[in-house]
Amino acid sequence: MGRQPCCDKVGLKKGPWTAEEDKKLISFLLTNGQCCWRAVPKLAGLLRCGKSCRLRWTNYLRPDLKRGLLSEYEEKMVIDLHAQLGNRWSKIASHLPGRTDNEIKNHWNTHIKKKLKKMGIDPITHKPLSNNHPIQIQVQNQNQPFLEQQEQSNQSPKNVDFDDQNKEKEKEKSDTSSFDSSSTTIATESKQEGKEEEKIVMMMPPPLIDDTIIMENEMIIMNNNNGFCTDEVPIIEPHEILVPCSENSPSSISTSSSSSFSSSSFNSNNNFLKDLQLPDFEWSCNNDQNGIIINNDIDDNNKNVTLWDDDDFINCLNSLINDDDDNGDYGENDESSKQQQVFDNAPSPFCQYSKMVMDYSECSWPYDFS
DNA sequence: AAAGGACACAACCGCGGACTG
DNA sequence: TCAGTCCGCGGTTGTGTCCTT
Repeated sequence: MGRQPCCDKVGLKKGPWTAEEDKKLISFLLTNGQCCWRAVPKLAGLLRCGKSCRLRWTNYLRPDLKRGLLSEYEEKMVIDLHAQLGNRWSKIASHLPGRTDNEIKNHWNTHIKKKLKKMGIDPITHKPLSNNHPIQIQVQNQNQPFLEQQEQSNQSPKNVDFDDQNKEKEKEKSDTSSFDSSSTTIATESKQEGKEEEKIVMMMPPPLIDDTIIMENEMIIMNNNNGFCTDEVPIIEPHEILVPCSENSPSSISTSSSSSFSSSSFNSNNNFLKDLQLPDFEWSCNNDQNGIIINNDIDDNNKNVTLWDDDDFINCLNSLINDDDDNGDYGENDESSKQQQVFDNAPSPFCQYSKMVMDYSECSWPYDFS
């Protein structure tokens, strides 16, 4: 049978989306939720086809998307998953919260593929291209792929024994042919004279316990000076983000032995933050909310950290939707409450996204409101 | 400083599966 | 069972930006 075009293409706009179009789409979807994509552009007042709207939303505008380059850990996951699933990008993406299939596909084609080839690995078969290639490839647990490891351990990957990994990591420094018992290690030798030896180590994230503040009831604040960037921060599952919600402030925190922070420094409210040289913010700690928003967006280059709470997110949406010439001052209470109504009255699909913002610490909105 | 190439990523295209009447 | 419709997926293209010469 003949296939109907997804939309009447006459008069429809193509190409890059404008900020105005984004606002219309976001506003519509946040107010009405996701319904029939074919009807979305007409209802939202967009000269786009429904498919284009869906792609724009799922790949770029969704508030639960994680932006930025994939971390080494995510890359490792992608490689592992690709070895098992092939080019099923959506399946792969389903294992990486906040990442889209399109993003992973692009990253694979532009980064990982080349990296693997450079290391003498066939990106399709995941096997060495040649036995004579000067690159040493050592892949642990060939018969126990990543997914199986996850299932067997029934644990988040970050829960593996990192002490062992660190030992192995140290071992690697002296012997690149060593076999890491808990991570995938791919070491390459320099292929070009005069170039610094290239060594790529793909491994599980480093121990959380070091340089990490563990608050009461397991809330974790990552300190960004322990050798891995924000994008490498292990995924924190929603159930792991638990904060004691006393009236005004977090009651107390316990710190790891290696942490330079004390509970008292945190208890003095923003002193703790000043110690970190972070922008001022207040901890959102409201028992009326369904959960605490822990939305850390740490710009690795600028060392900026933003923590979103409900109002932040709502105000940002408000700025996005209602104020074309936003100057970053989006703190008016009446506008905030208006937007809160949008949240409160929103149908379930939107509530879903609201929840997702709470769920993932790496979430970031694709707009810069500064 | 300018031109051209390389790169990265957003967006599009078209196919196929799922669903519905 | 089948035609019609919608949505999701994977491959591909277009375009802006960065880098090199």
